[in-house]
Amino acid sequence: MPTPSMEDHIEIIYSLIEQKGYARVSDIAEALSVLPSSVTKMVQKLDKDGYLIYERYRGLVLTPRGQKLGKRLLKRHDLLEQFLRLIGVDEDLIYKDVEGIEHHLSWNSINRIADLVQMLEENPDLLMKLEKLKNEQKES
Amino acid sequence: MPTPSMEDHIEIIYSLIEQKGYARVSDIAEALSVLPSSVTKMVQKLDKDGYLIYERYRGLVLTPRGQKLGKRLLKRHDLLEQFLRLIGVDEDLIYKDVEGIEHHLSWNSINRIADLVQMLEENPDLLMKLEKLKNEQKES
DNA sequence: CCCCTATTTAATTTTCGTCAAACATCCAGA
DNA sequence: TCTGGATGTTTGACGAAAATTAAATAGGGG
Repeated sequence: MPTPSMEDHIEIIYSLIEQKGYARVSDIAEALSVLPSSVTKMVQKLDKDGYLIYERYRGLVLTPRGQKLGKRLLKRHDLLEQFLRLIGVDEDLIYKDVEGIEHHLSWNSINRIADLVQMLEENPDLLMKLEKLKNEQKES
Repeated sequence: MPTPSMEDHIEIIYSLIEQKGYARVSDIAEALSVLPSSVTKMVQKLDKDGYLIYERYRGLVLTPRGQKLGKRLLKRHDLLEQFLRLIGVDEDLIYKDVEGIEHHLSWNSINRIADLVQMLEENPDLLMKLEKLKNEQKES
């Protein structure tokens, strides 16, 4: 079972490869706000665990296993981001909150939230109602 | 700023005192599924940081600061539990999920979720709709 | 070939917890 | 009364996960 930090790395690596075709140690470090030396160590572990193939100083590729997991993790991340945005959380707090909670929700919870998001998107009046509740809170 | 584990301890101590009038090291350990020796160490830190007053072998009391925080943390916990329950997460997954995410959401997100919960509670038809979406998922 | 940047390694830190042994408290029985 | 377990608590040594820092090393462009 991957640890939260392993998940973070796999997720970012997946999205970097999707966007730019490759993922260097320094890109990953940058994206995770972590030092390259930390990434090196993690990437070595991920290689050992079969999520990717790593050649030092050269680069890395996700194995099928790593790709499958990466895709799933990225979807989960995007869903949570969308959820917080829909209910009106401040944009500049969203990323950190998602980063914090994404590893700690069961897939059952994720699926329920996906349904909730779908419902909210299909009924703009619900979003209006939420918006109103939010504004009322300001005066208390 | 309290760490997640500090929050866990303060929250549990607050609710134990609320329920039974006092909180012994072994009660806290039991409630957190942790060994008493871990609790001792944490309680010493919480004393040093001004959240409670601790006399070894005797007991502890929350300071006003500790009480205020404890109350807030307990409310947050209950809210998240209620939220997951409302959207239909399996009962036996709820506690662990809440335990996992409660320390990682901004108060802004907590307030938005509180509004969402209020709205869901006031409109049972929304809950019906969610229930239906959940059941559809079973067939895919 | 040398230098600059990227990367790696090794030692250390922080947070959270375990385990075993020492210590304190309380209470029952001689 | 005092005493010796049983119970509860504390201490200190240790470990795992995740990150940092500083120093060593590798590779690519002038």
